[in-house]
Amino acid sequence: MLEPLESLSMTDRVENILREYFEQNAFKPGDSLPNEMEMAKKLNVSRNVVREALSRLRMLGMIETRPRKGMIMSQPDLLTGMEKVLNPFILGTENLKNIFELRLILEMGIAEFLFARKTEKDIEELEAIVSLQSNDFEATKEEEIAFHGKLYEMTGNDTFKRFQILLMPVFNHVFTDYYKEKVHVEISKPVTHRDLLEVMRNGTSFEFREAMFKHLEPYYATSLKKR
Amino acid sequence: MLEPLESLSMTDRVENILREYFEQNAFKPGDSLPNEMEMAKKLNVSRNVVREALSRLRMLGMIETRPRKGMIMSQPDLLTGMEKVLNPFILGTENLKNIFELRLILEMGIAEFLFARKTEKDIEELEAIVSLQSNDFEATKEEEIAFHGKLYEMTGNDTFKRFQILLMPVFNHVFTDYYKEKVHVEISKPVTHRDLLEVMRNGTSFEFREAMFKHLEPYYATSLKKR
DNA sequence: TAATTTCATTTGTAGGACAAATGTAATAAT
DNA sequence: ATTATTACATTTGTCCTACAAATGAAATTA
Repeated sequence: MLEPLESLSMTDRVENILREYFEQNAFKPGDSLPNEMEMAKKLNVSRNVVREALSRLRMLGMIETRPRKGMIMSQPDLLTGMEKVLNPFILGTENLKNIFELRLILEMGIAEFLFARKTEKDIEELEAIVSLQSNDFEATKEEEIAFHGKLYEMTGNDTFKRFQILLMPVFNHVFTDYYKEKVHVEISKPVTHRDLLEVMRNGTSFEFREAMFKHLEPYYATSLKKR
Repeated sequence: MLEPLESLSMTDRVENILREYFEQNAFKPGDSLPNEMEMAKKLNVSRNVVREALSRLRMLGMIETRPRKGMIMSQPDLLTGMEKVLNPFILGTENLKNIFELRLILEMGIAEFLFARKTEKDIEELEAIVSLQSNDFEATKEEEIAFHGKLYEMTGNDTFKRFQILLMPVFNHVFTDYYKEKVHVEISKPVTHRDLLEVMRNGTSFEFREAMFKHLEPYYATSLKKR
């Protein structure tokens, strides 16, 4: 098999060189960077090429630039790069399936943090959310988002929370697709939001994990049957 | 509080416009795009601006361009954007902590997929990995990677697998930091890799989840104590 | 010493130029 | 008439020049 030889453009190469440069020299947020012309001279490329590379890094939030002042390192956000790409039309089916599963994995993994960080106020808020549901056995999409969203919040992990919220549209997209295919899918949930809340009040993280699994079981069935 | 009003550059705006344009018109991988000059004309900006925006999308893998032929939509990779930003020096402590926890969450969430998709061959490979360990109670970093890496592989979810592997260096970075701070941290693992393997052979996914939690407990302790 | 003005610097944007590659159209050869 | 060769038009990648706007610093004035 012939290797897909990589013919990187100058811009690609400069982008890589800059990222390496920042890493090697342990650049930290706030550190100021050399100006564009200097970079172009040093690298022996045009300012255009340097600017295209910098533009990429700027998009990712790695650098910031106050016009006519200079460029400084900045704190990138882990997820912006991902966010921009989350478009169900261009993401492949394989990717979509993977994301669907990824979300199930995440939901199952948070029990410990929930129990370690839950407060009385959190429980009360959950109670309010659950009380608003008209039907215990079938939550609307909004109610699902409210309940599970609150759980993400309770983990106290902002990255996780944003991550989950980003994934949600994709999750719904995939699930709706599956749902359409089948004539009749069994979405009866043996464990309801109220049940989960009850376990959170009086149970253990162990019990909560099992309850959450039962709550998500229809989705798991959907996903695991698919391969 | 005054809002940090957003003064977007032309490039930023064109980037957003293009992404919206692709989404609104349901562009799919393979679809060919108008050329740079046409875009510039339509948007009434210079080719430079268009090129900077396109360069960003190209980096994310949303578009591809075969020189002198034209540009086409392409299948972006969910994680490339994230990968480029994963630099412990510029990621803030808060981000690093969050990633550390995220990895714990992921490890706890995979049990169901493991049990649904494990094969005899997988078990054998795990057995081989565990057998190579010199000390059951304290795995080296390489042994940890081999064992857990095999688990990620067994989930059959490539995105998840890559995600975990991306997160690993950060995980180690954070844990090493914590470790240095404490005079003596108790890293005795009551549940070893061999124990996990045993549960995978003869146990249930329920039991596996609990075993995994005990296996990861020292890390959880590290993380939960920190807030 | 304080207030104002001027200046130099640096990014953002525009626009022109040209090489290289590639598919296509036009031409030549059998 | 069909095939092979050649020329051409198109489009991206790269370089270059130019200039406005903003900003901090320097210089000037009050």
